[in-house]
Amino acid sequence: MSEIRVRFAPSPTGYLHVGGARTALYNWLFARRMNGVFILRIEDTDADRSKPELTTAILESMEWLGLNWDEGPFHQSDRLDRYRTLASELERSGHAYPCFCTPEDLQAKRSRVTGGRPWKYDGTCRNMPDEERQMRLAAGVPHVVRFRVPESGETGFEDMVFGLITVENQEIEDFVLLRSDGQPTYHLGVVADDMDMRVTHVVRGADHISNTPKQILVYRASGANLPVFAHLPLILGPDRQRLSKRHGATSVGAYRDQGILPEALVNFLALLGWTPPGGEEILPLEAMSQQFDLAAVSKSNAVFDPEKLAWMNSQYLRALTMDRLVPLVEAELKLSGIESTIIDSHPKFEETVTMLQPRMRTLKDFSQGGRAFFTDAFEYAPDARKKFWKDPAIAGFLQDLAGRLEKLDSFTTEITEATLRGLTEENGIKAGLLINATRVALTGQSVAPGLFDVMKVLGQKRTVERLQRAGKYLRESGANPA
RNA sequence: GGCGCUAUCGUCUAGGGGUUAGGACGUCAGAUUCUCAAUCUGAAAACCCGGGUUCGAUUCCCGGUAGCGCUACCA
Repeated sequence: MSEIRVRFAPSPTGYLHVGGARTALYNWLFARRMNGVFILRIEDTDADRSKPELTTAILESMEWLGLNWDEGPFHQSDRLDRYRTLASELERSGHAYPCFCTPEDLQAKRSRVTGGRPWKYDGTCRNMPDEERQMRLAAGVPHVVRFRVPESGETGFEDMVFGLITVENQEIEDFVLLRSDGQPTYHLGVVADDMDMRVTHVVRGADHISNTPKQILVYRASGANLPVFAHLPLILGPDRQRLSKRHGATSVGAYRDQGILPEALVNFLALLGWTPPGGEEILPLEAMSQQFDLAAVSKSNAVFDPEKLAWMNSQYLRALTMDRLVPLVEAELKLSGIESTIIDSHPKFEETVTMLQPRMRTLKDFSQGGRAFFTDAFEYAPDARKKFWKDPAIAGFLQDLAGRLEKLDSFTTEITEATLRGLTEENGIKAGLLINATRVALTGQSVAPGLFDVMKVLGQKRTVERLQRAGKYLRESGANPA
């Protein structure tokens, strides 16, 4: 039948945040599921706050997430004539009227309203005698165009997510369609564009629910068919407040910078408000697009849980093949200013990454906890020193071990392990004591992959050097390094 | 304040007139003993409150409460 057409319409007044990203995602999923068209539109009619570079950033984030669009990006700023035309048509048909009240007038009236009484545009210009209106217009008095909202009846719609929503028309004020500078407001812009772009389903945040009746009025006044509306519950911060800068990372780019994979973020966001019929948690974009159902979207707001995102990221990280993971790790190291000085070959790099992969949660972990695998410039973490370098005899053992390892002809995990265990037996100490101490010496961390795998990856020369360096460090810093 | 919307473990959610109210993250405990940010096993943890309908409500209805949204010449 008729083609399904949806759109994502961000305004370039900020970066793409996770809420917007989920809205984009749900639009994308719905379009794919229905074999429809996904349109991208930039709502840049707020000339003061819109910035072109933010448009670029939003587009980049969309691409990074893998949310490709079929049409656009369209810019509202390119379509100003269209909005003006629509506004004057509405004026001609009596659905709108010029309003000469200045922002200052309005502000004054508003502040005069006492004690919490609701303010609604008082209709000064709505009821203006026609001659006066013509006179002012002829005199070129600056004005906005307001919509003439019916004073009785109600306006409602059947929301795909929320069900029936109705509002008394008396509750709706005569909102502005066209600003005095000729720029359209949101209400005029969306409706004109959604009509012209033949959008069949408007999928957007629940913060637009209250706006919807106004827009429906405009659709009707324009003689256009209504799209289907589907509002999405909001994403909140841990304090249940709407996500904002106060909550730290809220933009898609910030998560990319934290080493989150796009597929993990997408999967996580999708599950904030929707569950597939089978209840799967790990569900790639492809699988989602075959099961997604707007009608199954939750009605209640969701708190964004970074912990679960991190877990999900670890799941995707583990599943990555080397041909994808290696470049990502390389990029991360570069970003963190780490020159991979200790790895001289590609197979070696892969071996290292493979070893680290199962225990990393984000790409950042490779350059942080995993730092010592890529460069000699690492430090001993205080908690690791405190935990595993307590024993004053450690320094001696580390140097002893260095000596023994240095003499080995073969440096397999079996042989290095036998060497270390031999040393501990001779000295009557527990193997774990030296293993853990050695781990700190080799990686600077208390947490790392199996020690003998670490040795193997580092190689004999570097292992010995690091043991000596640690022994020296311990002697110089005294018996109690902690 | 007005209007609108929402309400199941700490969080994301499944479910739905009779269920041991299910799963996931997190938390806790145990296993592993070479660390854990790995792995395995297990545990604790929820139907906002009050009425009504009903043989029976967490589920349906009403009210309350709470939260969120809108209340701009922002979107």
